[in-house]
Amino acid sequence: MSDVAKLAGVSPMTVSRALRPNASASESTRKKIREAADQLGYVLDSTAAGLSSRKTGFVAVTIPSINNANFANTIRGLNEGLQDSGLQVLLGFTDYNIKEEERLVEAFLRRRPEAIVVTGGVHTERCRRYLAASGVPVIEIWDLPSSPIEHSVGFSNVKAGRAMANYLVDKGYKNIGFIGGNTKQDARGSDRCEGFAEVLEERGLSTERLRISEEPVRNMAQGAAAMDYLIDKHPDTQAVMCASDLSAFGAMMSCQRRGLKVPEDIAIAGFGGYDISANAIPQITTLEAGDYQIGTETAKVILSQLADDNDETEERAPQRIKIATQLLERESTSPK
Amino acid sequence: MSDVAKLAGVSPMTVSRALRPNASASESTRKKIREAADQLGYVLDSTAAGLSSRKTGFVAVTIPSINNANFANTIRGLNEGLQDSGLQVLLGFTDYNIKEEERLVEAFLRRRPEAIVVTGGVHTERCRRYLAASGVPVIEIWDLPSSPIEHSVGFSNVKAGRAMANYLVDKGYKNIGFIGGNTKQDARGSDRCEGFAEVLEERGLSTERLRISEEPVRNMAQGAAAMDYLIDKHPDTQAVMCASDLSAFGAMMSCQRRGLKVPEDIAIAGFGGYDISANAIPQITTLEAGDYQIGTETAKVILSQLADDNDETEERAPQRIKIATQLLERESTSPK
DNA sequence: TTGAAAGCGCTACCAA
DNA sequence: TTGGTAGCGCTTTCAA
Repeated sequence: MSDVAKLAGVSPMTVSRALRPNASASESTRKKIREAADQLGYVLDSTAAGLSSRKTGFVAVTIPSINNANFANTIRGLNEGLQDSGLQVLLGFTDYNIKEEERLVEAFLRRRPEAIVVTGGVHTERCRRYLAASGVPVIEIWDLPSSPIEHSVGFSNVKAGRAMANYLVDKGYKNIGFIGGNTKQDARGSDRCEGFAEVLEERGLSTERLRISEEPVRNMAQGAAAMDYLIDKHPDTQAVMCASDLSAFGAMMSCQRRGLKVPEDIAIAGFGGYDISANAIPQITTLEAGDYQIGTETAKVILSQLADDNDETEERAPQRIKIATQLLERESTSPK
Repeated sequence: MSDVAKLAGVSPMTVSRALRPNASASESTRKKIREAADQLGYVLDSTAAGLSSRKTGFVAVTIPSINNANFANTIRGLNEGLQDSGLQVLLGFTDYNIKEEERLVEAFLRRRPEAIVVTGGVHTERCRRYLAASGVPVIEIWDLPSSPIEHSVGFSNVKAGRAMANYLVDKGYKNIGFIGGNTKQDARGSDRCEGFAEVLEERGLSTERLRISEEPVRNMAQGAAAMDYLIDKHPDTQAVMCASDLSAFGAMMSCQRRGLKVPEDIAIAGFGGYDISANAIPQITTLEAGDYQIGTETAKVILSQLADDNDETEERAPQRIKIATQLLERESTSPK
């Protein structure tokens, strides 16, 4: 930087200011300095800038998996919401494992992020401590925990499961199943299953067709295998909700292979509002979670918390942003 | 850190060493210091560490989109390959736009990454300059550019297109189409189309069924729309390769809606080895690109370049890692 | 194995 | 609008 200063005939301090948008520097020196920097191939060192200003410009984010269109959309929304703020997302993947989340959060904390976003409301004890003591805004997404660490942006997965169950029962189905996975790994998925089961019980229906697999059921092949298992065990099954649209599609293919017609012989619903649900034939009934919106709303929370004009106002209070989910009724549950 | 030192009764320097795995410190003081750190809730500041040691631990990576299973798999492979190295991936999305890539690369350079990974071999002039002058290993992935900046890990997209064309021509199809998108935005996609077209010409077939759309054709809906357009224009089309398995699936659904049987009435092939290609009925012939492997191989290149025991050996020479692609023949192009 | 001094490259703060 | 001083929290280097 001092080289640039020398070349431009100013002090290093002026260079520092000229290279930042908000600092005061005359347009003429700005231009002079930019040219000098360009000529020398100088690139600002934000590591040093961060150390000095205590602002790293990082937002640390953990999601369970990058191979998931829902979380991908959230990150897309978050990125777009943070676009003009100069904030950089530091992304990490927990592989649906809260121990791994703890490791990631610890590593991220070393980077001194200005905000931390974690997926879900279930964390290790140590991870909660880390987050609570981080000194920066913490946002839990994709859920609305009953005891949030600070802010949360999401929806009730229990209610989502309830909504789909009520829909299927209202449709007149009696023997209703749920295809989902290992409940320990994915708290949000098991919450949906729980809500689903609640409704079946409340409305006097059997819950013996639930939680088929001990393994996660996220992809198409797992959905197909789970459906095979379910139909073999309960051939009288009339309707099934799947943990995701991908497993719903796999389940639907499994039915097709067996000569079962969807929805005439068996109704299938998914979750997540994936592309496949709108493009498969028949189209698959799904519950759209507002994944992209979770990202944009999270960005808003971060920016409002980081705005320095609200140091002691009510804005600092924990935010709880509820994202609307939407049940999209499609052919797969709706016989003509 | 000096607080920790005081509590543990040692100098800050000893704390610094005790907290790093490779530094020399006795196990007893290590333990003492770890306890003190834990008690104070001290977390190392890697911003300051990075400034001092000139090692940030970052690997900057740009991919076109997070909503793409292929690139997601590459990142997964890269992450896993870098797992034990302490290197953190700094991920950015270019939205298939090299101008945006330039912006990202410039922002990333400020973070002083220890290596830079970019997708594709086409960049803006300025971006190439940045990368070449970065002073750290640069790896271009998902392609094998004829004039690489430094290292490359990928495959020839032209050859991939040729392979699929040859396969379809060998199958006996004559009126063959290609469903793809705007060639300016996605150089890799247009390379595949180019290779595809070359073969058709070489083997004396018409190329009038190529490059249907000016818009990108990446998702299912776009594939369906492009297929509708193609069949309306060329009802005699016998076989089609699509830019991705997603568009291939959409195209297949479009055929199903029209009462065209796949592959009896029209054969369809995709690209990318997506889950859907193996789970759709019929299964879709595809070209697997080795996406995950691109990630793991890229990690290997980075680690070998960063190893300090090869300062002047041949390892420093630009690497060019060719990833094997595999044509998976499936029912969608193979009438019984 | 441990400690002291110096400085990484920048920005906050105060002064002009 | 510009410049000087001090220091962000750590690691490198050298010495003990």
